[in-house]
Amino acid sequence: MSSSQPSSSDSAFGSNTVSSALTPAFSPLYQQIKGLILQSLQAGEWRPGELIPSEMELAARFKVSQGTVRKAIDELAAENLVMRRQGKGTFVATHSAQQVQYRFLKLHPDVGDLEGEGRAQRTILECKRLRAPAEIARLLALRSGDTVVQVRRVLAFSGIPTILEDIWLPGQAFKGLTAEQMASYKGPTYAMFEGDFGVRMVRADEKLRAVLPDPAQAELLNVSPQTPLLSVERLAYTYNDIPMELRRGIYRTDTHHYKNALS
Amino acid sequence: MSSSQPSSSDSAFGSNTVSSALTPAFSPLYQQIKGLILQSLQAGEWRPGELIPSEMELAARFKVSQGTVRKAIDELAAENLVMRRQGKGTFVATHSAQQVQYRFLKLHPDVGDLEGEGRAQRTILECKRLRAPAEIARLLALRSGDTVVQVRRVLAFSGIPTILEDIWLPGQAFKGLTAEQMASYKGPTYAMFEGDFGVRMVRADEKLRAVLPDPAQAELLNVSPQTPLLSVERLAYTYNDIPMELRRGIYRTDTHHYKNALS
DNA sequence: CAGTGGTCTAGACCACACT
DNA sequence: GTGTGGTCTAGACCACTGC
Repeated sequence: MSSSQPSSSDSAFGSNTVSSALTPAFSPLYQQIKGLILQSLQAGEWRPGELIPSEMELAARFKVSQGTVRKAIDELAAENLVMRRQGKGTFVATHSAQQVQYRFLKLHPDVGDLEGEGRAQRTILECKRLRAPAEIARLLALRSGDTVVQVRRVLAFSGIPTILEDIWLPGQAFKGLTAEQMASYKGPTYAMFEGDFGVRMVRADEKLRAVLPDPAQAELLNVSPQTPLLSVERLAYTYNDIPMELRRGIYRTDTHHYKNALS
Repeated sequence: MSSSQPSSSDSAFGSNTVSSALTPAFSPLYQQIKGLILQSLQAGEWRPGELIPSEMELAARFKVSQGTVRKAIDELAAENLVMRRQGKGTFVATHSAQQVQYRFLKLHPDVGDLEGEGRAQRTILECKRLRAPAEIARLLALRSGDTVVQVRRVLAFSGIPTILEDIWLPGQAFKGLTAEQMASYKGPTYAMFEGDFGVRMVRADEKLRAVLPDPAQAELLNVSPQTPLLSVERLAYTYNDIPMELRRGIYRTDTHHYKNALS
């Protein structure tokens, strides 16, 4: 990398240097490095929870300075894709890690600080394969007609059924998923997805609404049909913004609330 | 700062160098710099929208290298406290800025990309001073009995009343706030708070629930009392985590939804 | 043109974890 | 002690803005 400056690269990167006039498409070196690391994460070169090479090693591999690798990793860490630990190294982020378990679950009990009671009790009501309905297929970026796995379950806190949700997953990536597996896995469902299917959810979008349950939903949650519930539609993505899970849940909010930090 | 390393400082910082054994309380230089910049922001040395001194100037003022100032500002920018613009400088963040207007409003129309229709129409129903009820006082960290300003208003989109909310503000910081002012200000309410009262909201916490409106609320929103609504309690903070506004709103979610990005 | 933030490098030392 | 990430510095050049 000689004593180089941003624009040009003399190592084996996708050249965006003398790009055609139409695409300025210049990205700084550290962004290119970030992209390369991202590719390795995506390709499974290092699995969730594993140690990735040290900054020095990566700097040598990519023929850039340690500072440049550092800045790339800084961004990956900010996006929760990796986790740094001083003195030990940098690890691929995982939903199994104690500190970020249930990172996507924003429902908190009104009283009682942490989710005591040993977490939620899961009841799997259904787990089946079917051809994706048009809307599900669209959201998951599948061809209509592709098969999906649908799971319906209830989550209870302290014995009180609180969340009823349907989960849709692309059939191809989740071959062999069973109700048994969904029910018996210890720890977050997303951790099971990582361990058993190599699928890591890195971010998600949620749409919230207030709704009334239909009679079936009301019964499953043991509430009257006049009880307002929080409807949460979540679309979760793996690396590279590929949608890999759709959830539609309804939450009881009489003893819990959805907590959000704006900044 | 000579050719110094993290722990010690030879300029005018709060010494945490040889701190008493009980408080390790060591913070890196760039964090100290960040704190000093924060103090200036808080003290109003530079007002929202204004240009702050260049990195070189700040480096000279604090007797550290530009890189250290840069890292401090990096964090402030990540927290949306300042905004950098290449070639121009670093500006104090403001809710007036086009790009971040209504940053805290997560309610989006189901159809239609941007908030077209020229934004919300505001109707101020009430604007009065009163002694803070116990719970309001507690949330705003006031002494019970302190006066607060309470504003009740309706926000309509495309003529449809969609949000009904109460806003509580510490009376001391918002002396002279009138209904007229709340109604006629062009742009975000938070921008008005900055311009007219020098109060800048930097972050907020929200608690969401699904609720049914009471008869009065139903009428104001022009919905039946059986319509489930999204209840949003927001506590907004200025610099240094000082709570400065409490909002309790109920949102119609039949044509809009609350959008949240998890990462 | 000068001034600003943005990128990149190289080298030094610190704090932490493991052995 | 060795190796890791974390902090700090100094100097160079790039990209953008406005005079």
